[in-house]
Amino acid sequence: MTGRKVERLERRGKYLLAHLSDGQLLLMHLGMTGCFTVRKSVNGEQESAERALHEHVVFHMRGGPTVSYEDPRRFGFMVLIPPGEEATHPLLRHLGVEPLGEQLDAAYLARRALGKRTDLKAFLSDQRIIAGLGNIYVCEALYRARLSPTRGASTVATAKGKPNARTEALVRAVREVLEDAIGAGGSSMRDYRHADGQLGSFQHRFCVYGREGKPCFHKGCSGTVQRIVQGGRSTFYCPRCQR
DNA sequence: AGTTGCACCTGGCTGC
DNA sequence: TGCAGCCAGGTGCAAC
Repeated sequence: MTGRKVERLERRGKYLLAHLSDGQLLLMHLGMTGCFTVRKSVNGEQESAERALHEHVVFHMRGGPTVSYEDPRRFGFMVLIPPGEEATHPLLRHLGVEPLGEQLDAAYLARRALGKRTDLKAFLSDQRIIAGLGNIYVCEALYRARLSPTRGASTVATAKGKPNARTEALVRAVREVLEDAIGAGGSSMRDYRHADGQLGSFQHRFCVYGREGKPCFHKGCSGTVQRIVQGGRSTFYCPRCQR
């Protein structure tokens, strides 16, 4: 990548994309614990040669700044995609719609849910349907929509694949939870930070995630948040008001 | 074709 | 204090 210029940065689902001046595309994923930190070098000052324990990649930018990538668990990855292969690349080809874009609406979701035999939790977590929802936000969205994670995915559509009341509620909930989370700077469980090191604060506003045994927040609901395991991942929900 | 379970890693917390 | 066991923002792939 030496000598190339980053012409454009974008995000698709959970992928970060850096378009390089030679037409290559640097595709990056943070996995669970990946973190980028941007450091402006003070004029003329030598940057420290110290390497953080889990610092795996450092981009030295022209003019001094560095962009370093740390990732304790190393679930994250970077791939250089040759010019023109973006659309057909296996990691990008099947990505679903952006949750905050216009393509996500009740009609789309109902169409994709038609005939699905998986549960709603797995359906929403599937990046081929909606690109960008992780375990936390799926749990939180289902709570807001008052839908059970164990309900069949196909029940958010009519028998003909048209939207019903649940579809509408779900689309609204997905959008709202992401907008609220972004507004709060994201969720910092332990590793997540902004590129300038700042922490997010949405973890303090979880309604169900990590609240096993605690009372449901919904007005008039006397339920207790439960933790179950679906597809090997924790799901938190209120069995009383999420149906 | 669609699902499920496991593999990939390290670190932090809990309970004995 | 030490250590085993469990858990964690995700994805890909092999096996059904």
